[in-house]
Amino acid sequence: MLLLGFCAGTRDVSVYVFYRDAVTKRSVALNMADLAERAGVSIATVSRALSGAPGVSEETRRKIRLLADDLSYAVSPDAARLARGSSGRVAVVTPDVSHWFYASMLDGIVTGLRGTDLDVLLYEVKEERERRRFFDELPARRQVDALILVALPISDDERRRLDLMGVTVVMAGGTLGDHPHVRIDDVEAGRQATTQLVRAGHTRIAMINSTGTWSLEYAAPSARLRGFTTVLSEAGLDASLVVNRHWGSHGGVEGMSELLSRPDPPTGVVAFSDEVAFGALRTLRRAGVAVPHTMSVVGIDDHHLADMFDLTTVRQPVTEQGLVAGQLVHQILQEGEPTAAHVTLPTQVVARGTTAPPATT
Amino acid sequence: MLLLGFCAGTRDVSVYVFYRDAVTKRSVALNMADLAERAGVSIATVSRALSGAPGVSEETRRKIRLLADDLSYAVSPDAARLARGSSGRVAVVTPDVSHWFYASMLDGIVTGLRGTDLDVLLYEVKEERERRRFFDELPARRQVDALILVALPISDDERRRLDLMGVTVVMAGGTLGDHPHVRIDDVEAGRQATTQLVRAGHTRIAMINSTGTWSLEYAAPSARLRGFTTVLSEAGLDASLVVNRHWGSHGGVEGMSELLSRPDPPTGVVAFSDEVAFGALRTLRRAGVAVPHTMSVVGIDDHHLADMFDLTTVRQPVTEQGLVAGQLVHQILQEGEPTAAHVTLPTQVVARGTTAPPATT
DNA sequence: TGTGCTCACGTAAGCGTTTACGAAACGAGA
DNA sequence: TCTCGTTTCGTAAACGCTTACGTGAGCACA
Repeated sequence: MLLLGFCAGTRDVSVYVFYRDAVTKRSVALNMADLAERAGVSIATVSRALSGAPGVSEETRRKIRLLADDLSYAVSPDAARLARGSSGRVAVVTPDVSHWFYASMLDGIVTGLRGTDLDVLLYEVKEERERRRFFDELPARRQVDALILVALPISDDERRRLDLMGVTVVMAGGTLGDHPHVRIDDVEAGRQATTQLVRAGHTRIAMINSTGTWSLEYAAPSARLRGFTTVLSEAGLDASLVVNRHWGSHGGVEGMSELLSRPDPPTGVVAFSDEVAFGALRTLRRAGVAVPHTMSVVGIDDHHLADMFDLTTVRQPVTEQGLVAGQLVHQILQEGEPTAAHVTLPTQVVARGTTAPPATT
Repeated sequence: MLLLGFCAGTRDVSVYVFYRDAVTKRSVALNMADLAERAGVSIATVSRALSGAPGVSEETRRKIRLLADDLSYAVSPDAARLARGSSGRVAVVTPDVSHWFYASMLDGIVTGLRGTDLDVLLYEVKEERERRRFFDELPARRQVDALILVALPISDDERRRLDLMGVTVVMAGGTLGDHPHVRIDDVEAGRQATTQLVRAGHTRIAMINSTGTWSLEYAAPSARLRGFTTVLSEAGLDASLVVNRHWGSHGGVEGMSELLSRPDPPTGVVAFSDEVAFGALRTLRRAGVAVPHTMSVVGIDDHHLADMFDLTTVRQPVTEQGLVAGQLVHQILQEGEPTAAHVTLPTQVVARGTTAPPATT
């Protein structure tokens, strides 16, 4: 073996050697065979020793582990997975990583998976088109043991494809057929938010909602609306004052503008989300409408920054939902059986400064 | 081969068959050999046809591709990578996925990597301890071609380890030795923010900063402070009114409280970040201090919700930094040479409603 | 008709593990 | 002393690809 050249590229440190009349590239990275040779045992023993499998004496195991540490050797995940047949990876699919809600979910998922031997592969599918492409290429993604869908509504066709693939699927922040899921009760969240205003004595209550503003229908808007409607009906109040806008803060800006332009504006508003509420508050501030004196606002989420707006809201545990979803995946993969766990986490009112009894005119 | 049983578990669809007097588990998933057999060609030809390698006639290639589509076959990434020696994955390491800044970075990175054949593995290292553990286990993570550090300050020792590993490292939102990076000029950002107040005529200007509030020192706070100090010195103004608090909104709440409790409070405040500014604004609102009449506030970031606070700020392109980082990684991995690209993206003032000339008392 | 070149494809040797099975060593019970 | 069960370890066959090299067909040219 004649050393020909040394090349420290970006990928790997490699050495070129003469081998059978030809220059062949060999990785210099330590492999199990090297370790076995140095330890004076067979590859199989090394594998067993490092993986914790039985059939190795404690002494041998310790020796091998020590040696591996010394040489800072680590088994190649790719090879191990190829041989074992499972990838040890879970894909997280989300519509928008940068958004508070999805980011918090992701945070929870990653936290829930930390400490397990599962790695997280992240996929973002922002538009309808991307989502379709993702599911088209799903077979090509043959590299995950499980899939966590983060509040991603999918078509029936896509659902069928998932079912066929035989990969564990968990939905976080929604439901998906019989698949395990973690979510909140959106009807209840809508009820809690609306009740907050009814209890305070408001009689003209509106909602800024977000139905029909997505390409595929999310379940949350209609569910929260149902909670809103129910509570108002029970109280004998008018439940027809609903405007629909985009679910971001600008939707709130517009929605509140529209409400203010009505001949008989409400004294209290339930926003689909905290961000919508933020936008509503901005409109109110600019219009010089006193909050909560002239107009009360209540959101849903308990956004990271809700406190900065002094916003009364209904808290939903977002990070926790992700956390549970992560743990669920781990558990299902561990048990090896398709557990059908359906988890619903509680929501709860967080009273701050944007709600009060209506002004007695 | 006698079919013994059929088991559709969570992992894979498997079939148990008699094989050499023993029950062996075999995956039913289509592999390249099956495809080759059906196509009437060799495995090698299939591999070449699907990977786009030369040496296959167009007709054969088309035929094989069609067949693969029909059977919805996809090459096993693990096997391909094992054989090829590169993983096709890049790890993104970030301190906190749920935070707006990191989430936006991540969004950009994922977007920048979309369409390439690179997948994103996500790692979150929240605490000092976790970071250390991550770098300890790095060799075990022998499964990525590149590493993107998202504004993560690391120790010299960890830096050396990275250098030794021979993996491509890109820093997004900061610098890291000679490694390629994408960032903004934080000194300039600090200058721009401060200049905004000086130009408006303020003479008592404070800063709510965040030095010394991290376990490892980030570069941004001191750089922005330098910008602040420089501008004030140039204008002949006092640059000593600086309080340091945590970099979140609560830091702003506290920082502004402290400033207001001073005997001679400033008329304008530069916040380390928009979130700090949000907190400051809440304190001002609660204290009944008129903004911008009595107190002007300027942030740095142009946070997603800055508009909702009507906050004047210095915009930094966060998503774009991530985007460039992603593209950079792709490019470096493509070229195969350790490009040392250093990208600095521009910042710019976004004037909104929280700044104005000081009230003429 | 022979020579040499190109193109398309097959052969087979890896890549670095896991794991079923066999073998050796050892102690215990008869 | 012989048999038998355990424990510990080695052997070798997968896992599903990529790719260097070999081979034969087809073609142009002398």
